[in-house]
Amino acid sequence: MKTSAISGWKSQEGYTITIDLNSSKPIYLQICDSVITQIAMGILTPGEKLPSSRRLSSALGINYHTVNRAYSQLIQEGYVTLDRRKRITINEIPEGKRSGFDPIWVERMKVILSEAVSKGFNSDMIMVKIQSILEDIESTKDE
Amino acid sequence: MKTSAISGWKSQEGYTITIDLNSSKPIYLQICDSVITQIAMGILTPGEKLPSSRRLSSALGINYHTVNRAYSQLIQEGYVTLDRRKRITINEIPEGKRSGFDPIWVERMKVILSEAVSKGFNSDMIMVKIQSILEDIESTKDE
Amino acid sequence: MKTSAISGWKSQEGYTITIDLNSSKPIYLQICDSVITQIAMGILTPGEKLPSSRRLSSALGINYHTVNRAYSQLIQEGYVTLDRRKRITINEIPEGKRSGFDPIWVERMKVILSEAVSKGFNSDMIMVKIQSILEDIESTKDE
Amino acid sequence: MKTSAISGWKSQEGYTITIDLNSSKPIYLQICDSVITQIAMGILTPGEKLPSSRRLSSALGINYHTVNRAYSQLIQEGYVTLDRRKRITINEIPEGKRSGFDPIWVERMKVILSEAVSKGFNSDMIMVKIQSILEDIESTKDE
DNA sequence: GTGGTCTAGACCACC
DNA sequence: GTGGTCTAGACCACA
Repeated sequence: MKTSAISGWKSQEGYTITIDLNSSKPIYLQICDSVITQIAMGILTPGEKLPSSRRLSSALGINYHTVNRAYSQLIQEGYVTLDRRKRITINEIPEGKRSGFDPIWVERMKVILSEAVSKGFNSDMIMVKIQSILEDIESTKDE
Repeated sequence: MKTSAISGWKSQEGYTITIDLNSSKPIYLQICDSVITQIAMGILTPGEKLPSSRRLSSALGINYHTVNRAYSQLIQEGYVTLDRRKRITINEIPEGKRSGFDPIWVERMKVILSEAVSKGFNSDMIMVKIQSILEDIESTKDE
Repeated sequence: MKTSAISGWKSQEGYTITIDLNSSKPIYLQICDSVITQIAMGILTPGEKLPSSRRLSSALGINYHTVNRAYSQLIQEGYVTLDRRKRITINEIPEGKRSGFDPIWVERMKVILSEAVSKGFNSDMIMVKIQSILEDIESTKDE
Repeated sequence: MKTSAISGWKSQEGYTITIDLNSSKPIYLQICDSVITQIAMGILTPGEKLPSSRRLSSALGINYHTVNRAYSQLIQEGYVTLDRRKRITINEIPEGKRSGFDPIWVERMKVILSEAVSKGFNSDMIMVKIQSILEDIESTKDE
């Protein structure tokens, strides 16, 4: 909490990748989540490039392989693609043509919602909170 | 691929604890989540008892210590308490008197919401889905 | 915290023995500490009798042997004696004729003081707090 | 009676972790208390690193998991943090901005004070003794 | 190399 | 019988 070991990278284009060395969440996952969140928020837009593994790793002061692992995961989940010149490019958002929500996603959502419910928050309070988080995400997008 | 190695325990009172040995999620966390979800759903009600570590572990075919760890975590997070007579008891739900949502919870929610957004689901679709999950959780409660 | 499983016994003479079934502290120790504290506070005075094991155990809703164990400990530590009629009697306070503080006591005190110090309380704050706790203990005594 | 089975670890930086295998106090708690005490004494200073679980365990001749448990507890209580690069680091002392003393701490203090009172030590003697223990703790700090 | 998880078997304190 | 502690050895995820 105190001297939170946070390390960051800021791009010219405006996006940002920060990690917290003290978090229990694996660094490679922090990078993934950071990218995904900013795609959702429209800060990272389709066609935009991410820094190379080496550049990002040295900027963050972490191992080259760790960044690579994050990128592999993002590629594998379809958020980005690796072009011929080895540059990571943000993909188009698939426009909700999916058949539906991923059951694994639903299960995770159910767990996190349950935590709130079992701590005494009612549905309305939760929905309002989620609405505000979603607005927070979407707000940047409209600009 | 694999015949999902699911193991379960069903109580007389109606609740259920199931785990999937093939899941990448740690077993002790699966137990925690299972309990928390059922507290949220009102299947596990305050005052109700959980089976002893040894009994549950043998029923699930897992190690005694693994159950113990799950229970310790639940105790530590305040969902249950350990009676000196040695029965784990579900706590009262604190009735939303909390000052607000835990920032860590909010951050996790933001990440999972972002995943949906960046896969092309818009806010409305997401809200509708969450509403239905919440109703699923709450529905059992009202009975 | 909620329905804190507290059980108690109140004597005609004014002293009180309460235990918390949810505490991680063993019941027999809770009884010992309760008695010792009240001796210190002068609520339990030399010559006074404690209830029989059976009576206290049934009043507290706990096992007979548990009370017995607490009493044995108190006897062994010299706080009380068992008279011919098997009644437990509070001993005289030895009037500080001890050679000094028990090293084990000092070590325990050092640990608990260290906890406060390492949480950012300075010596003065701690001394003031201890003074007030001591006054709380002694206040009843003077009456 | 027994040749007290004491085992220790001495760091280059000057701190020390010793345990007594014959003590009734759990080993993992001895480690915790040892660290907390030395934080309070200023021997362990914020930013300093503790040895890895494996290294300390082999130095102390105890099991790896036992050290691990001690460390987990220290992390959970906020005395240290675990860096993603996997080194346990001493936290900043929160500078007494706490709202007050933890009621559990107060209760423990009351019990230990009562023991002294009921053994015939008066308030002044106790305060003087505590003062000296506190000075013992703080003395190392000022250097 | 680190810590995290799981299994397994042992002993003890408590009730 | 219960949970708490300790030991021991295995595998995995992470960096």
